Amino acid sequence: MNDTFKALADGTRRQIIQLLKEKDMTAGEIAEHFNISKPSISHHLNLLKRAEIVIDERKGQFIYYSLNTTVFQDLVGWFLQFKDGTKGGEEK
Amino acid sequence: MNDTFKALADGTRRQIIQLLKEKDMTAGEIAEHFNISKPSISHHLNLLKRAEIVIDERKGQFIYYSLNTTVFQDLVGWFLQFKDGTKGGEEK
DNA sequence: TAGACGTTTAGAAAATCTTCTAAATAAAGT
DNA sequence: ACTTTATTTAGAAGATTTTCTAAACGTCTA
Repeated sequence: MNDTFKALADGTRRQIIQLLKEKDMTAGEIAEHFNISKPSISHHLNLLKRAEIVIDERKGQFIYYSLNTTVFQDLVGWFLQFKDGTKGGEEK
Repeated sequence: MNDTFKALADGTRRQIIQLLKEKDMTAGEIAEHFNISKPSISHHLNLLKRAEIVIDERKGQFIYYSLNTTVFQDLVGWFLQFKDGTKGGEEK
């Protein structure tokens, strides 16, 4: 869970996620959308991978990245625990 | 949004949120739950405040902190945008 | 108004994160 | 085998974050 939140804490990484929502992309294709060196993008992708937010698959020369949305389910669950908390004692 | 994700990226802050889910607490009361100095806790509370995740209200000598769950609504919305994305072209 | 208590502000040290350049790895084509 | 293209790994510089101690602020009570 900590890796997940850490991964989401960076704007570039969130933008990457948005890109991958549209379609799977290669590392280079992703990098083209940013003003950042390829190694930096590679590093961000690595963090997203460790957080299991993205999955990578090599296809010959290219490595394709895609979103693993199941993690978001857990996240939504985490946030939903705060819904309507009646502050401990549960009234009456 | 960035402040929000940044605020959630720290384990101590997430624990504070969990505490406040149970009941409103003073800064000192919160600090008792951690092995961290009060100024550090104060700093974390400040970040949570700027992210509008918590609200503070002075009551005489004490300052009470409480959760503002409306922000979590937005967060859930953010995550839900990834639900079942048919990858751009929409099937067919 | 002096003292005590709860909390924050200031400023600095230490840890972590982001980014870079240079070099390595991997697959494909010639 | 060598070259080209796609991407990652290594190592370091710079920026941001976390934490600390010391000092200040705000409120209450004697």
